[in-house]
Amino acid sequence: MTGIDEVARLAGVSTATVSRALSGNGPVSPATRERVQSAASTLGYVVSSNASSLASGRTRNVGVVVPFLSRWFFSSVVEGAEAALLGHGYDLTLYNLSGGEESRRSVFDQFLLRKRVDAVIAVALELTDDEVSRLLALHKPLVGIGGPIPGVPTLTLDDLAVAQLATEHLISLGHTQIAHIGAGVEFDLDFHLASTRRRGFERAMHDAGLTIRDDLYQPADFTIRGGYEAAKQLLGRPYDRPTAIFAASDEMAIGCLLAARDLGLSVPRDVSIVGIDDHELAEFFGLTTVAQFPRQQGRLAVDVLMDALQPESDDAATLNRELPFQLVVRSSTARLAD
Amino acid sequence: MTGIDEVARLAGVSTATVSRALSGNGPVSPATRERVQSAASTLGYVVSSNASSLASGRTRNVGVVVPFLSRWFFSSVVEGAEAALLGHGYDLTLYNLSGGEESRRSVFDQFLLRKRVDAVIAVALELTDDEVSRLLALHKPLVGIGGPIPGVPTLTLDDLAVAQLATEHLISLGHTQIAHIGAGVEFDLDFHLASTRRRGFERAMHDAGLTIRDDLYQPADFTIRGGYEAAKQLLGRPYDRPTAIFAASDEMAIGCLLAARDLGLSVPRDVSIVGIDDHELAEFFGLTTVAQFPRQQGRLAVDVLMDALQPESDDAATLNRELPFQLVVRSSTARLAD
DNA sequence: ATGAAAGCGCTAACAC
DNA sequence: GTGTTAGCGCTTTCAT
Repeated sequence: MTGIDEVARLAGVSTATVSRALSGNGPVSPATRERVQSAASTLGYVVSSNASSLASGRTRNVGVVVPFLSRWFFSSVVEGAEAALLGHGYDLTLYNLSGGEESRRSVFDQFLLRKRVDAVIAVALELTDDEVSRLLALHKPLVGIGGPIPGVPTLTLDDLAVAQLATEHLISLGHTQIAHIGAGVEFDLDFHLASTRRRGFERAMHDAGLTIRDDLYQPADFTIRGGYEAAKQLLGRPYDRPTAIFAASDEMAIGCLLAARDLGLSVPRDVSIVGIDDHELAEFFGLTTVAQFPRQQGRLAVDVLMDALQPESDDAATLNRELPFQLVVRSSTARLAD
Repeated sequence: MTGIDEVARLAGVSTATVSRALSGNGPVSPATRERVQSAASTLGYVVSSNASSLASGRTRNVGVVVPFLSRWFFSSVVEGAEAALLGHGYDLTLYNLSGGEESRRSVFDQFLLRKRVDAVIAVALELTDDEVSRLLALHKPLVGIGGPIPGVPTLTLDDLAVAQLATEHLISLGHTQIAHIGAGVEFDLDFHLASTRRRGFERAMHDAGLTIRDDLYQPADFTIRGGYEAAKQLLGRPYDRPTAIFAASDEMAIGCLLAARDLGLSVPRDVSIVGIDDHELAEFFGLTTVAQFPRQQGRLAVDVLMDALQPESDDAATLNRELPFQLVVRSSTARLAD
């Protein structure tokens, strides 16, 4: 391993100057900077991040904590964050909490505290006050996606508005008998996402003067299979069948699509279906949905962190930010047939 | 931040002893170890990984390099690796190469060389000789998944055998008019996975004395949509329709399933379909497939690395290892109707 | 603008 | 089994 002193020798300067020239911190004349850079590249020199971190207190590494990885939403967020971090010269260390309570404790007790990361992005995680305060006590900026987390800047999707929008789309097409597939309490983690979306549905119905039929609500588990089974119950009944379904996620909505087909119903002629997410499969299935943009969410979280890592940043400058969403109308919804 | 010396003071020992007691390296009497541990935990002390790495030369961090993240296979591998690493007290730093050539260079030129990782797992990546030799020059163990990479221990799936097995399953059910959906050359990256699977298909057909009809080969792009469109071509023809399709991935096979339905064909009565992967959706769709086990592949790669990181390890001990695979028969395949 | 030198917090010889 | 001490390779005051 070539070290900083070899570069210094080759460039004919001190190690201090090499450090300044390469990091961009501190004044260096253009001429010497040039010499240092070429010396470094001819030697193939790359700073040792450990030594650098130890001396400077910065690691150029951020921890990203997710509850799952092999789900479209989370892996997309991570992908977006990774790309953004790479652009800033940062590494991304991944912590997956799907291992349960034990792994969660070990991540918080050991890993994040090892002075290994400069900041933390928590995706769809309800952190305890204790977890938050320990992170903040280390002066590590923390940003949440999917919050809100009290006392932490968070990027949040307005789930109420999203669900309302999806429902209003159906209402505007003339539907009145609208079913909703949400989640049972066991899936109502993640900041009550499911119950908030249900409230958005109910508000839209209420605002339009429509009655909410309890028999048109089905809980599921956010998977295609769950949506499929729920939709079978809704669409299989011999009378009073809903003419539209609002599913709280695209995966469940795709399950609905498949259930409708299996029941011999045509979408959107016999039933309109709308989801939330703009999942990677949504386009193929022609699913109308309210898009959220997980890759962008990852990038945005990085932007917020980079701001917070600037010394001159107002700590409170970036508080909760609303994430964008957008109705994407495809071929799974249509005007109610007369 | 409480440091090692505070722990030493509280425990009434030297910092060296604290280091030994906490790391488990070097002899410490049970009594002092006990005292040190309780001192550390009352102070909430956690070692600074940078200082530790700088002094010891080990980072307890491994880099995982993937070409994509938001695809089931890759995120599952990473998930498996992450869980295994956590168990060994290691962190996982993620490098996603989907940013193109530029990000690839920056990952190799800058990030991995910063002495930040002890080892590297490369998933489905054909590394250049240069990339390999630079990594090895740093004495960083490197293990590939999906190889082979010359000179690097690799976990490989025997794609030829896998494809052969899938095809033989169809043949054993009496099928003779078997179509294959593979990939065009533009998707034949990843160690010629697609063309190897095609050869496996052809070998099985040949061994059974069946003729390979060129008109029953369709290239696609490994997506559901691609499989759907390819299957439409195969199944839509008015005569000489294949009675079975072997798709080189489950996603394409699922596309076939959907195409068959849309054409009014019943699976498996009118057409049998088999894929490869055991994708998370395979069970829901009742897809017969040859399972590979990406989570386990991630874990296994970690095992290999942990071995290689032992000082006493034979460097060549673990050369290429074959990954397990298994035929999973569900409801998308059946005996050819008479 | 540049150099000298004091650490950053820990580990690993080496002594005892 | 335990303490002493010399670094690990940088960054950053503080001089100049």
